[in-house]
Amino acid sequence: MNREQGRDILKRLNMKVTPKRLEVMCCLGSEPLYLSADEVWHRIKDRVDSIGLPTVYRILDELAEAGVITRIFLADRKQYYFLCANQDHHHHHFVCESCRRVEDLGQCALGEGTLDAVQRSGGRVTSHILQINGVCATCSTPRGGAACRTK
Amino acid sequence: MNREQGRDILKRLNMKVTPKRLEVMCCLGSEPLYLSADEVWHRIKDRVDSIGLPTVYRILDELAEAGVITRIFLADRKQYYFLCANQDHHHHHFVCESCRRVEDLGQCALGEGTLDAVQRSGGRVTSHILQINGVCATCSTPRGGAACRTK
DNA sequence: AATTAAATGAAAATTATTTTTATTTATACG
DNA sequence: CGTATAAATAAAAATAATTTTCATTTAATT
Repeated sequence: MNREQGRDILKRLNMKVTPKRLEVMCCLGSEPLYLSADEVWHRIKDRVDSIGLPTVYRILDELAEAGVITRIFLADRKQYYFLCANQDHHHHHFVCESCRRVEDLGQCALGEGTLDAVQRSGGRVTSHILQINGVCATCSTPRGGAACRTK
Repeated sequence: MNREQGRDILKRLNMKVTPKRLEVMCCLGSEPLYLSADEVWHRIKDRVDSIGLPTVYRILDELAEAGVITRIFLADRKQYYFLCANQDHHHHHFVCESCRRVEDLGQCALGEGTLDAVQRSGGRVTSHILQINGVCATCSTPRGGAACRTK
């Protein structure tokens, strides 16, 4: 994700194209890893002639609401974010618990019938979360694991 | 969920059968709603000759780890818990954003190929999250909505 | 009944997140 | 290209969620 792409995304969403937003997007988009708001902040606060943590929170929240970035849910009660390079079609992700890497799952793996069933019953579906957790191929390999694992 | 059932579940997990754990389980199991740790605490703190909030957190966490209760993920960055009456087979839930009601989805709606695909690539799947959000049939009905909605 | 590992209480600490208000800035428009 | 204005951000402080610590109690075992 470069500034050009970030700019296009913000334009499409009718959001102002600000240096801070671009910086947050480029930060998240530079690697296929999930990060917390705090981690994003630490990585960019010295560029962009400094940015406040509350601003990072706001930007992440807006982008997540808009569907540009994906919230990653872990048991640690913190919120993480991931900016997927593939913004084209609806799909979900595999999340490596060891190295934080996020991989695309080809297409939305929700069985056809599922959303229909809810709707037939009279309810309305507004969104869904599908996240596969595990250990990626690299981390599963004894050698590769050590190289890939960050912490 | 009554104390008898709670007791059986704890026994099966090799966890001590304590009054506080039973109280937390009965509280969550009394209605098909998701609750926060704080909400569970408020509902039971005057029974059980008082219980501390940290204890509620601990119990909820243990039970979630053990798979007895389900974490409900919302955008508000808080953690919610749901104890499903149906402990028999693996399935997922529909969550009403309006009344907090949680409904079972028949069977795990994950397309067969999804988990396989990750495993074929050399990765290992340890868990998955599948949660459908929306507005339930009752809340979707103008009349019913008012009656069902709590806040 | 005694033993012991596990569970809990209570208080304090930590961490994540949000709010507020004043200031700045991107964009639209003349 | 300047100007107006709504939107975005800073900075500090506040809030709320969650965790830690350590002393005490209790469930389960013998």
